[in-house]
Amino acid sequence: MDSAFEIIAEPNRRAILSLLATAEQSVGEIERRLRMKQPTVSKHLRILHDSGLVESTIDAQRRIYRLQPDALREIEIWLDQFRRFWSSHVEALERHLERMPSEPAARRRVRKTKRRGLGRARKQGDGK
Amino acid sequence: MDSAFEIIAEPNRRAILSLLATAEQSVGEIERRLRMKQPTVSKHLRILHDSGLVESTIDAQRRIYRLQPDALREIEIWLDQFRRFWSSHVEALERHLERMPSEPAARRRVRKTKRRGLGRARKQGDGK
DNA sequence: CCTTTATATTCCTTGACACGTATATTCCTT
DNA sequence: AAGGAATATACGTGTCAAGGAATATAAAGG
Repeated sequence: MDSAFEIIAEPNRRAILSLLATAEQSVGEIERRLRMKQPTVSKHLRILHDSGLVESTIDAQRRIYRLQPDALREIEIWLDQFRRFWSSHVEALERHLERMPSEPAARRRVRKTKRRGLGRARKQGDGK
Repeated sequence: MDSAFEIIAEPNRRAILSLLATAEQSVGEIERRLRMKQPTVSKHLRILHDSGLVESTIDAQRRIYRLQPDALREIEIWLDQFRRFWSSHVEALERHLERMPSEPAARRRVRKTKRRGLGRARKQGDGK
């Protein structure tokens, strides 16, 4: 588990990162705000720390965790190759935004319709 | 496995998406270019298709897959909350330290913990 | 039809990982 | 030094995803 992609695949870890994007937090604060059990928080923080996504300082018995956002650039950079596709369809973005209340992802199961008996095979060109 | 985050956690799927960002491809082309076994390609394409990241059209016995990049906006949007950290790292941090909600500010003795991952020297002079 | 080509699917095994419970560690306070 | 608070780790367990091998489906061509 080394790439940032796998790290942020976990919803709880994304929640922690989002929370830390607001302000640095101690483990206990994260635990209370996100309603996660303490060992769970610690374990996820360990993973986030090991992969460089957060850093921590010690305040007495507390550990204060804060974002180290540079590690997320890996994602940003990877996304770059797709940006040119987005520049167009603007309304698609809005549709997408509406469908995204927050965490629970929209599950969509659109199997493509198979076209049969169309006579000749089409190359591309498409045209929805 | 519903969120785009989990989908792109898989390296082979990222490779497929990157390849499709170049040009649409048949299954066989993906198989050859990425040196993956055919069932593996098909299975990943199925997942990508079900989650709306690619779409396919039929050309005779071939299936031509192409990118459907809107689904990646979920990632892009999530990343948005971290972008300001990238532009001006230091100011953003300070801005948020002031906004620390609740919790009486304890004097914190800053002792750094070791960090792995891409390193970036940070300095912080204690809290208020 | 039968064969070939292209792709999808099924079954199986294996390994990773997330969680819960319990316990260890660390530091403060008295 | 003892007790408590905050956090980390160990261990056992269930789940789920990914890959391999074999097979199924679909279309084309002889």
